[in-house]
Amino acid sequence: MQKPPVPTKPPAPENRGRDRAATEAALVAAARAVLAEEGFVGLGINAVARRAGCDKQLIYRYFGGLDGLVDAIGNEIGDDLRRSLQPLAALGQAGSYRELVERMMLGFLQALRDDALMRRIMAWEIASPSELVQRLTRARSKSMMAWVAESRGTLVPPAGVDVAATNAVLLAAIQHLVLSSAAAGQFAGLTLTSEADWERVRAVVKAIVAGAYAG
Amino acid sequence: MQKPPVPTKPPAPENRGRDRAATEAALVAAARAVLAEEGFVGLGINAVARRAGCDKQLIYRYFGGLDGLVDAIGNEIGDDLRRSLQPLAALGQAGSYRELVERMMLGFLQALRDDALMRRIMAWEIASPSELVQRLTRARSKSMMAWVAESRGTLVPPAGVDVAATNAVLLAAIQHLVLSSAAAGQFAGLTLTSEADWERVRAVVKAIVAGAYAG
DNA sequence: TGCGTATGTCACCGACTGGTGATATTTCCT
DNA sequence: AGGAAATATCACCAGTCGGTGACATACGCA
Repeated sequence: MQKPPVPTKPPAPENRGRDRAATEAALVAAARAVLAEEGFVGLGINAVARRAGCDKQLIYRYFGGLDGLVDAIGNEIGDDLRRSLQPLAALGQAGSYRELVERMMLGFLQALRDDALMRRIMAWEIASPSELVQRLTRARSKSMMAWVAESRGTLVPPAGVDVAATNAVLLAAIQHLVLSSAAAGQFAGLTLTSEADWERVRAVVKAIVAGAYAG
Repeated sequence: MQKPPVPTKPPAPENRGRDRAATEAALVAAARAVLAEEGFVGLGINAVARRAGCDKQLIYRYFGGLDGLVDAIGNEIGDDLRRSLQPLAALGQAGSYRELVERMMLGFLQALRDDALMRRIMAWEIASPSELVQRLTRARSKSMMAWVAESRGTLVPPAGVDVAATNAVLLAAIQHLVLSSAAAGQFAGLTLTSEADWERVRAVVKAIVAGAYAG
């Protein structure tokens, strides 16, 4: 019997034919999707290749392995973050440092709530500080820093306030609450599912900011 | 040739001979060690059995699998946590609700800084909310609740303060800063390695508590 | 003593992982 | 047209994973 001429290739999801740039983009997109949906535990060569619908060999050829692919994601999320936070800063100049910080904190909270990929990366940073994820972190914090500096304008904080430590505490709280909410729906007995729950959190954040940057 | 009478068993690390209770304890200890040192990604049947120096079959026989072993850990950490936080509460009655919360927050910060296993579990909760880890979480939060209730005594918070939300924000901040410190040594540009760094964090926490529970 | 059972060990299974060499197919340039 | 290079796919490797059945050994009780 002669073998059928059709190479039995119906499961090809998209006929993205022999276009290196398109294939690279598909691989990066697949990696982002896997990371966002499965988390970093499921982010492997095989999983990404399966998702992208092409052979894993191409990951080695075009990116030199998983590391290079993650670097490519890092470049993208830098842009994403900038695009996502930009409108927050331009939303009219703040009248005081207190108002500026409040806006930034609440904006950060909302942005993070809306971005599953960013949450996965942040969880990754905490759970397994590999060299791989630290490159992602660098890309992220670079964009964050730029955003902060750009938003500050000419405003100056009140004297005698440890700005770096205060903001770190606030950002840490927000980040952790959002991550806990996404993972378990609650933290420390406080449910974090309804919008009313988040309104309570926002109120507390506002109160803390007001207390720290009063004047 | 007759087979040698010595069963070639020199790599046996400890001659814990045929004692089920001792073996179970060794398995639990091995699981805790693996979790503390490798993190939850490395917590598997094979790794634990290797570490304990016995066959993985025993994990199935005595604990019914990895789940049962994790449950056993849960029971232990409940006691540990209680033993670790107890002295904090008994350290003389607080004179005000503000003072009570301040002590609890700073005590929690220090206890978490000293407990690698607890940090791993908390990171686990955030990174992959499996049924497995949720049982650990329940054991932990149960002990925490008991500790809080026991410490409160007759003190009452000032009216008009959202106690649950405020404390959740503070605990989230502390937890996240400690986890970030252990993972990367810094957070949001704030280095978290020296004791001076932590003193800045403590000062901010105190200020926030004072602001929230003033009166 | 001998026998049942508790305890411990070994060998194997299928599935999956990251990684690599060889091969097929298309495109493009001379 | 021809032939080199780019692109894509396949087949396979060694290793690890969780899981299970069969086997060896020692203990304790009748």
